[in-house]
Amino acid sequence: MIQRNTVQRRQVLEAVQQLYNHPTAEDIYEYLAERQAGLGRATIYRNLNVLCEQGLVHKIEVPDAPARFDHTLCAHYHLQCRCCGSFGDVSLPEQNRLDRAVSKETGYTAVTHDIVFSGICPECRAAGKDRSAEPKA
Amino acid sequence: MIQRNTVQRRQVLEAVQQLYNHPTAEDIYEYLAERQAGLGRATIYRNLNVLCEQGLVHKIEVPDAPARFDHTLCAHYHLQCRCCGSFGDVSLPEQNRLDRAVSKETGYTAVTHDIVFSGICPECRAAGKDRSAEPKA
DNA sequence: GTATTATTGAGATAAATTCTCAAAGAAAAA
DNA sequence: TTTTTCTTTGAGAATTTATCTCAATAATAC
Repeated sequence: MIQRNTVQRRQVLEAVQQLYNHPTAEDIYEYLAERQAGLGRATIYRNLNVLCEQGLVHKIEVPDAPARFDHTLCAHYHLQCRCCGSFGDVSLPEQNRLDRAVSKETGYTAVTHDIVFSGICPECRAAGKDRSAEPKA
Repeated sequence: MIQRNTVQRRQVLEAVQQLYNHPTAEDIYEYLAERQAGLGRATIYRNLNVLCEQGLVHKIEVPDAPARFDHTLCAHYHLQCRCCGSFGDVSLPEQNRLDRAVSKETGYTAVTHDIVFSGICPECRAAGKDRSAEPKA
């Protein structure tokens, strides 16, 4: 399975780089649809997977939401507001240390992990939108 | 929305406690189906959500796989083998420290997170099943 | 150029979960 | 304890996200 350098693949990679705000596959679909290039959804998903394997793109699994994709830079975590859904980066250089600690404790090798922190952003906090602070039942 | 104490809700909670190995909703469905109690899937999903809100059950979001549910004990992380899929606990008491660090860095409040580490278990390693070590393309 | 074979795209399919809504049944009120 | 209220149930439809199918297309190698 030798990879080919197709127009579509380049367009998907370019879209992830342009849409720097962690686009979903659907975001990319719409972005490319607006620009003449009418890529099919299957093509977008397929190429995102290929680009992930190549290490050019990083897939972020978000709880209860579609996966997002990140232009690969240095390792970092992500943070999402439980109220408004805003999504961003967190710099907290713990990745290697945690992976090593888990490997040492369990005997597993090639350990990796991602984290999507969940919290209430300052804006929602100020606006009193924080429903997680309300009594549950 | 006052919660009612139904037979079904108790059965779902009991199933999560009995199936201590991080069951999926489907595991619970089958477990209860085998025991006379023919709960509908909708009922199981609904009750798992309620029990999570009540803090009696913890939902574990697993990348590229159905969610698993954990009888709530003290906070801990999870670890999955990329080869055989085996799934288990990891004790690494970092939760509070990381949440506080993210809160301090970003101004977000009520920060929480989960981690599902991914690695190769010693058995798969020994059996040479580690496909992630092979060249990619 | 021609042959080989990865890639595309439209739509079908799959997997996980939620929604719909009439019937059933807790809990509260009378 | 009867009635009223309103949450919950369950079967199946619907939704969402993502993958698969397969004939047509197009990169690459020869």
